[in-house]
Amino acid sequence: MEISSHQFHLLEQLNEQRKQDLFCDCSILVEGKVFKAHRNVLFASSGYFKMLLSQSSKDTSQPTIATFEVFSPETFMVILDFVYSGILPLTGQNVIEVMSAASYLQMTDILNVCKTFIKSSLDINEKEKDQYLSLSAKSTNSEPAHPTLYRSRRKAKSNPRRSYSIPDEKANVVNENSWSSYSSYLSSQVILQRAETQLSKRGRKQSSTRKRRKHLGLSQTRDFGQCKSNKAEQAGEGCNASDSSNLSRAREEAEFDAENDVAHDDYGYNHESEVIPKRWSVAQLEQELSRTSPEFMELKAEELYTSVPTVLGVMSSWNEDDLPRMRFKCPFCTHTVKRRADLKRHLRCHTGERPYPCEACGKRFTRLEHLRNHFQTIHQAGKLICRKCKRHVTDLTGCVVQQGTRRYRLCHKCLAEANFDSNPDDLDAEHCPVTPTGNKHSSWALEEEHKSDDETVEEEPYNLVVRRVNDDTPNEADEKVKPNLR
DNA sequence: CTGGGGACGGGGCCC
DNA sequence: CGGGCCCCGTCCCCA
Repeated sequence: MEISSHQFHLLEQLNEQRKQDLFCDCSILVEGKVFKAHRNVLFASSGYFKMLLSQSSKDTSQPTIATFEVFSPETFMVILDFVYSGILPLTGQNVIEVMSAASYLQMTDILNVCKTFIKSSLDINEKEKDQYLSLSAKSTNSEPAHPTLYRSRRKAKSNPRRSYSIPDEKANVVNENSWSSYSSYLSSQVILQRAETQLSKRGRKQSSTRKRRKHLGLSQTRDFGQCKSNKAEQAGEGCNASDSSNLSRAREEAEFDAENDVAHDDYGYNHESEVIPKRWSVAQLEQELSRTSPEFMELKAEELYTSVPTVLGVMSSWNEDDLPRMRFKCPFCTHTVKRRADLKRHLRCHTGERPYPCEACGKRFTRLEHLRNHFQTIHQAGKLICRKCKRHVTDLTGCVVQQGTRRYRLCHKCLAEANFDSNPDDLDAEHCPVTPTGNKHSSWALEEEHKSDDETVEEEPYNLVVRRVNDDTPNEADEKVKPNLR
């Protein structure tokens, strides 16, 4: 015979004991504030405490003292309250910090709830985004960069507190919090970005999509405690297949649905505890994609950077001297980095921000070096290799061929053989092939008209104009160059 | 179907 | 802290 209320009463009693400082054998010092608790309870609730207490368990007569400087007392209070009550009072204000602390303390239940909490605002956020986009589309002339709705959303301070109880309560709730709404917004933006890629390639290779889906679903049940153990995991899957996989999987599902037009229920899919309230049809996606601007993405990314709490740093590993090593943890996944700047860089893979557009083709990059590499190889024929025979060519043995905005090298032999009567194999479809007598120039290449009037151009390369797009006013180049978000 | 190669993205780390 | 370099993994195209 099982008395169902026993566990509840037991926990209640322990909580009472904690409040009255009865039998508390562990003190936790968080930024100067002392919390009393029971070793047993902490041991059972947190992987971190399990490790800590098991190491110091030899001497149980002495009270254990743990000190934390990586999260605030308020955050630890939330976590400790949860440990002793099963109720997690999450708000949009504290969810990131709680998630970060829970990650540090290796409390996967809390982590999952935090993730669900963030995701749960996707629904309302999609609606807000729709509203925003429709408004911004109307107001682009007067106010292109600071949409009224978004500003007003930022001002919204009234965040209804909501308690999360594990595991009964599902996260089908929303709140008005700016950050969580925003992070969900970003998620939806990434959906759109990736879906754009998918839509453009629709009909090509479904198997590739499925392969990628498989890849993205690799580590659904990944243990946070093990996230530092494998470098390959960190490097290779830190972004895609880590804890952000719950978010990214939602995105991938949206893509997949868009691509395959899968029949569904009212939600995106039926995965356990995965609630994607809105399903994007292909038409919807295409419509929304046509209104998604990189400037908007960057605005959102900038918003994220300023909104993310400063308490991202966690001591998540130990060095040889058994001293805690400070690392910065991504709020979206398990990835940790040594430097704040690296975290900022890493965050771009979550926000979708691509501040470096290629002036030639409009393709955008997350890093300047990537843009530079792209420009050099694609538009400057930087590789001294004949595109056809793959042999090394020099200025004497070959020449540069321009094809639309693309440049590459051909040796004299291959150039003669090609004769440019047939289309070279890897040209962009939208660009007309260049003929020896032709003089095709993209709008981008017009600046260079004085340099050449043939398909073989002088060695003088195009100059890469680096322009980081992060200002609020859309610049002229961006008006001309169609953004190419991937 | 498969392997090779190009393009790209992302992490680590040095300057 | 930003820039840059190196390295590796993934995706995609093509033979």
